[in-house]
Amino acid sequence: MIHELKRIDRRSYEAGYAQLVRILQEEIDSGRMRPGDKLPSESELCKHNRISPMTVRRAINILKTNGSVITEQGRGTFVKPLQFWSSTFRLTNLQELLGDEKETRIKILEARIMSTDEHVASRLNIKPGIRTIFVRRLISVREQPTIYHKEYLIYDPARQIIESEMEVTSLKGIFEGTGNSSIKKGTLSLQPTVLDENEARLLQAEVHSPAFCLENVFYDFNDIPVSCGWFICPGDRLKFTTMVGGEEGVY
Amino acid sequence: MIHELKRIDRRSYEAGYAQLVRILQEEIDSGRMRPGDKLPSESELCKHNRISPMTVRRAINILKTNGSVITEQGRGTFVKPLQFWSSTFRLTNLQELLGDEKETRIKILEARIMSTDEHVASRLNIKPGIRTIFVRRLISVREQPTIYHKEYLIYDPARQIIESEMEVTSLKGIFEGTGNSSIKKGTLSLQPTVLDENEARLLQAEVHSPAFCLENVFYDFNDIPVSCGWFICPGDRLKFTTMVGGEEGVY
DNA sequence: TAGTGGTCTAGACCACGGG
DNA sequence: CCGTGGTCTAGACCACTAG
Repeated sequence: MIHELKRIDRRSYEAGYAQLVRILQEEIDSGRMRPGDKLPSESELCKHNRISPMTVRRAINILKTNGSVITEQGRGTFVKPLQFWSSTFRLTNLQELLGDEKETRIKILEARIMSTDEHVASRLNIKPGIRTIFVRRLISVREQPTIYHKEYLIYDPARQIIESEMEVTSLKGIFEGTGNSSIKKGTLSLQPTVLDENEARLLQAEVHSPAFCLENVFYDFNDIPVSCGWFICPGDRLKFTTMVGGEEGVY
Repeated sequence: MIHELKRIDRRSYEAGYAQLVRILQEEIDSGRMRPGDKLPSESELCKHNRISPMTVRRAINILKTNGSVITEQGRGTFVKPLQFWSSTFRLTNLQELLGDEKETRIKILEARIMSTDEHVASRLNIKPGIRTIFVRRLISVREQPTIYHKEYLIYDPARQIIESEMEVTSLKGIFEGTGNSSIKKGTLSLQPTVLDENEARLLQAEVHSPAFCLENVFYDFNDIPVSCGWFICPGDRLKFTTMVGGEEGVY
């Protein structure tokens, strides 16, 4: 019942809509409102809290985009059932692994011009045999080898990225598309793999032990691929975790 | 310049705020507005489109929550630089793998009461040796074994989940916390693994080939663990993909 | 027909930033 | 100081749902 619902505090420094989000989210998270339950109508929430419809709508919209409720025009707003499928894994798990940039070392193992094989060419949308810049890097955190990175860059003298790209030794450079801000977007793909002899040696891990392989392709503003690469990280050093249901705090 | 900006069409059936979101998003995606560029101010957008401030704010807020822009009070709204770290992998990649529920078969390989070992007990927050329900399932899509699932359920006669839980043979049942709607939330964890002999045989894959291991723990509304489990899926059948930058379409 | 959510107006006041 | 974004009002009209 709406009469039992906590009211917003107008003297608070917290915005009204934010308070309402919090109040309703607590009802849901605590289980006082269960999946499928109908929320008080917008007009009820207006009267209950003595706020205008726009403020209520804003709160409802936030709950909707963070996945807590669904709205059905003409029927009402309802607590959304637990959606296993809607959960997401965040790359920040990888970021946390790398931790403080000061403790991270990037060593270039190799950098040269080479012809692409079929595999790389298909990702860069070029013909096999065309020359690209190939760079291999080893990323260490606190002297511990953590990520092995292979990268292929389109060789384009006009862009003058050759020297600059090859010298990228900052995380920022690698992870934002090698420092070149002409990157529009990228695609990432995550797969499991097992370490081969070479990777295992470099990463100081067991041969054939499980690892994550994160493949990236970066595109410029014309949707032309400019680089692709693979990050290899042993499975015992990286885990992607997430929650399904419960507060996410992304307002 | 704002004068070159496309205007919203008031005769359109598309909501004004949605049109504005689309127009601005296109500016960003196309590269006409680059990371760091300042968007037209809210009042300019009001005048330009002859709409009220609230409508503009709504559009800006949407762009903000989908990660396209950042706002700085007193300064303006700016196109957000490409954030590699903010990208997320969605579990819908797994859902798509399973495809149509009609083509999916769930076979129970084993279901019995057993004592927990240390590993499981720690996840369920109980003492090792306490009895749980252990279920092993094989999920097949179009007769192709795709996912192997091990699950441990707290054995609580009062909850009467024994029979019902063990007979769960629907995807919905498994993925929403085994049909019991007293689930409040869960945690998921993704790691790479390699298939052992048993898993490889069941999944008709190579022994020691790479695979994803998705671990889940589900909790009730009192934050008490009720079940935990592991989904094993060969790496050649599942890939998590995502985009960094570019439109995400989550408004 | 009554109630619901969906969109929008035309302002208001505030807090913050930079000149 | 002015321009910026942040919040909010007190309504309005519409589309949809259900009885």
